[in-house]
Amino acid sequence: MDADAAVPASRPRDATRTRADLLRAARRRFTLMGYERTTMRAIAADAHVNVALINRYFGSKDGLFAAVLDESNSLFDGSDEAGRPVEESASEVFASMLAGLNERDWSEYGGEHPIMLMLRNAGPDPVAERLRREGLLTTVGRLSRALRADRTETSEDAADLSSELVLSLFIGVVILRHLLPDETLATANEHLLNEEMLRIVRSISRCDD
Amino acid sequence: MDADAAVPASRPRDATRTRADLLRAARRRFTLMGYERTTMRAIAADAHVNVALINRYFGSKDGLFAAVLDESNSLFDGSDEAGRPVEESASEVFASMLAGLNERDWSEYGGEHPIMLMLRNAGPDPVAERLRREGLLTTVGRLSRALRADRTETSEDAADLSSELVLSLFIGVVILRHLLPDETLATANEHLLNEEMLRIVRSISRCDD
Amino acid sequence: MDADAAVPASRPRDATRTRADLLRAARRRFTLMGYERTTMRAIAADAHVNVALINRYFGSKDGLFAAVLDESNSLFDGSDEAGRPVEESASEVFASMLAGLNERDWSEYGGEHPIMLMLRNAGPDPVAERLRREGLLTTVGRLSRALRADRTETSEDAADLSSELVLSLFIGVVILRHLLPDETLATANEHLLNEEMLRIVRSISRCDD
Amino acid sequence: MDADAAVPASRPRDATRTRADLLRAARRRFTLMGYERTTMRAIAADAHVNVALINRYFGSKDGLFAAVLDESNSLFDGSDEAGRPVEESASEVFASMLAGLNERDWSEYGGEHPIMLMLRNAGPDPVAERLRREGLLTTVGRLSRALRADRTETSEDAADLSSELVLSLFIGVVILRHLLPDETLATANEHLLNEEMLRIVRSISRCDD
DNA sequence: TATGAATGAGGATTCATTCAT
DNA sequence: AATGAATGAATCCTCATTCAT
Repeated sequence: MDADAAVPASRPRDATRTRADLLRAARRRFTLMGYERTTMRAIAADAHVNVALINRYFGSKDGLFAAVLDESNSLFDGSDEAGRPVEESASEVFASMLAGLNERDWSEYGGEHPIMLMLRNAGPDPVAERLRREGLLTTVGRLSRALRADRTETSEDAADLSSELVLSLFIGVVILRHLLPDETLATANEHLLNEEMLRIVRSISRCDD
Repeated sequence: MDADAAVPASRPRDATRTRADLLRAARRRFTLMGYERTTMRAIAADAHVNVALINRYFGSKDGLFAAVLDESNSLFDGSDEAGRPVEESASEVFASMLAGLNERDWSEYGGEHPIMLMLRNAGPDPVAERLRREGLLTTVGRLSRALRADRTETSEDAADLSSELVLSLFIGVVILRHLLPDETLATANEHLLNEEMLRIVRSISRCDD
Repeated sequence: MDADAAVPASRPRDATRTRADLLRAARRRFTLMGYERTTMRAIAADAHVNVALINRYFGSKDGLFAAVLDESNSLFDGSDEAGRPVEESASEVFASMLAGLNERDWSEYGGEHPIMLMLRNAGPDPVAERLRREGLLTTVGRLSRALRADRTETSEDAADLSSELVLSLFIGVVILRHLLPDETLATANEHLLNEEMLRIVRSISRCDD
Repeated sequence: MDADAAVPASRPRDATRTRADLLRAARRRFTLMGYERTTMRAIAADAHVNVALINRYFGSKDGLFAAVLDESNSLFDGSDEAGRPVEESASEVFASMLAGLNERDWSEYGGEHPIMLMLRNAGPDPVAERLRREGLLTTVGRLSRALRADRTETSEDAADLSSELVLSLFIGVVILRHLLPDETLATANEHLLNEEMLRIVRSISRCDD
């Protein structure tokens, strides 16, 4: 007699894997449906994990959300594996951001861009709020640093403004593609769109002269 | 002792005003907190109106949300009072969009830009979904029409893409200002930002040569 | 200017007719859907009458139900127009009851037998409870009197029991026809059923020898 | 001081028993008060069970009602433990039905005959409607089969009609006893009533010659 | 008399969380 | 570590009723 088959197939007692399964399921649901519309039971079901384990491992739904957010923040912060910021030129940062727009595989996020994670909700609690800000500020800082390195005469304020405008454009594009999935922006040829974006982004940051 | 505070002060029986009060309160809460986190009780309390009247006047929470969305859609559709689309040049549309960014008073929306209304939620039902799309498509169409009128050699696809990129920028700016209210983009001098935006927007739509 | 046409066609101020309209609408709804599932708004809509008038004329929903019940009780009590009981033979009462089963037109009750009015609900309040009993007791008494007049040697108890058994059969038939509208009992030839019922009813009351 | 009364006394975690407790409480309330007047809170309170567990175990109020109905249907269907119909003579079926009238203990149904469960309401949903019909049709079929086995010359239609008339009488008796608990039919000597019913039932089904 | 606006109580249901095994 | 039973708070909504015009 196989114990595994006899009982409703109790989960192997592997804390690390359970945690990871929950994170993956949560990532997808939070991105696709937002914080409030995502129920813990749905996450648990997706992960084939008992609901109570969410509280065990992450304390609460908020905690799980924060964990997901935290994890996604590290996607774009442009640091090396040790967590140290990497020196980059503006065009390298641009390229990295553009790559995130089309070339990367976001299937872990249900096919949506991870930025939707941040935008879908006002944020359940101060922790999430802080994480959200940190993620964005990291990107702004990274771009701003690159810009000032490239063009030393630029003031910090001007570089920040440019960086934030560039980031705005990216955020806006992600959102509009999400809201209007059948329109030109979402269906345009990837290569052409990349070129167009690059042109605009250079214009924004005055790197085009 | 204030008589106003002592008695529950039954509401004046004015359906029009009650409806308007509910709409105003809903507008604010939906914009600030999103659909799910907004409770009907909170809206009713804000409006000093009995909760049941929301169902009376709007059928359901969804119905109220749709009404708010519908109303906000008409803010940017660029039509005259009779609802007919107005002929505009690209720069006029730009100006109108820019005006929406800073100069207008969004206190009715809790100080947030009404576009946050659309972005906060996946949408409670198909009706809201449709309204959301319609609102965005109206703006895209309006801008696209203006661009092609200005530069007749532009293809429809190209004009649409430019329009959507411009709209993306605006959406992104609104969102980033919302998420990072203390950073440069949110605190920058209004006049300078307008000029910068205009420059970028012209570059996007290639109206700068 | 015609005042009748200008405003949303305010109802002619005819108290008697309004009352009657409400009663008719209520009769139908209560019979078809039972007390709880019938809403005052539905009755009012059917009667083209403002909801508040129900309270005005009948005090409450309970009051309206009681009025309907009271009215229907007089259908089977076998009294003359002045309300005095009529002397009948058992076979006359049988005939009258049988007539109620098929020959009469119950369109006022939505096509259902008025007895469904009594059975549909436990009764909203003591008044309705009392009315319900009175209606049934009247029929029992009428039949019992007739039986004892026909067969003087019968004891009061025996006559009552026979009467109640006869009434039971009628009630049961009405109900089963209602619950199984496609079965034999509900679709049988009216004439044959009447004969069969008469035979049984005679057997029950031992009037067959 | 009673420890039992002091603390809210969290329920023993026994799913089977909880389900059974809910069913029992529901059975009683639905029979006594009908579907609409029965609140889930009342059932839960009777069963000393948290309200939410009704949804957990039965999905909804409708689901619980259907479960109760389903269970009560099996009371009279005359099948063996494996669910196979039992061959019976008409008099055996009569006896079984008569037993249900007096001899059995219906305290589980609040002292009412379980048939009241079916009659109290139009039925919350199609499922309940179907169950109701099935229950009745089972009894009709059972009786009809027995009649035709006893008297082979009887046509199917005639047997069905007789069966439905017999069932009508039983239904009517249950109802009249319920509505007039102080009258002869409800208070008559059990033994005598049984004999009388048997005589009538034989007469209805023409098994008396 | 008639209207429709306003009210408050109550109902079913969903969900995050805690507890005992 | 994992399970699933139990809990209570919160939400939307419906309805009978009352009030002002």
